[in-house]
Amino acid sequence: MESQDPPNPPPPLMMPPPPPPPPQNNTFFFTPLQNYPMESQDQGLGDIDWGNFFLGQNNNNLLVGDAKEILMDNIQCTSSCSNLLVSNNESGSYKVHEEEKGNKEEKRVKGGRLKKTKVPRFAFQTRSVDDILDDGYRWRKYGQKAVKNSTYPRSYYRCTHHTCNVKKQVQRLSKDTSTVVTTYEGIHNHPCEKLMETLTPLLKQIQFLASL
DNA sequence: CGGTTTTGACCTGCGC
DNA sequence: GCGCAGGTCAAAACCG
Repeated sequence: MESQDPPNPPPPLMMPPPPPPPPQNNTFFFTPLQNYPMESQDQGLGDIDWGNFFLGQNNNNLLVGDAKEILMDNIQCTSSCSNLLVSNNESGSYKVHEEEKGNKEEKRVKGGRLKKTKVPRFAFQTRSVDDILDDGYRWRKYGQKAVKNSTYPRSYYRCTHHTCNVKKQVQRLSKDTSTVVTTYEGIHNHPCEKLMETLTPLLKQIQFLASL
């Protein structure tokens, strides 16, 4: 714990962030969610290098690539951990944290009361002209709300798979309109549908060739 | 016609 | 207890 440390000297003045690269239609620029409100109690699971975490290479903490591939790596990681949030630290690497509050899955029980259980949550931001990135799963929008102090509304999506209860929220930042914050809740309990759509004819072809 | 989106109403949690 | 904000529901509209 760091509560016994002497007070730190004031941090150096922050340089203004470099201008974001121009978004392209089918390319998403990934950055782990920064300045996420963390509780004083550090439940970090350890420093990780986000370049290696996502793509196996460090690109100044800015990840450029195919949304589907990057998200599939994310989901593999989150499925092995419980409740994940990410935030940056001063060294430029990132920490994985367990979220303490606000990630309760609400299940409606008889009488309209809500039973709450913890669900994994993972948040990050992307730079894109599109609000919805193609992560390979199919989503159905079930709500949209205006958010206080934000120009853009927040959209709520559910995975359309009948046994899957994964949700995600998407909101564009009013301060930086090229940035979209996406929050995933839960772990998919089924394979990526679009990946299966792609692989199925390939597998059939392989089976056919193998039979010859 | 079936699946998806829109949108106002409703419910719950939380701070005061 | 009250009001506010976030999250969800569900009916209607929309679309391929």
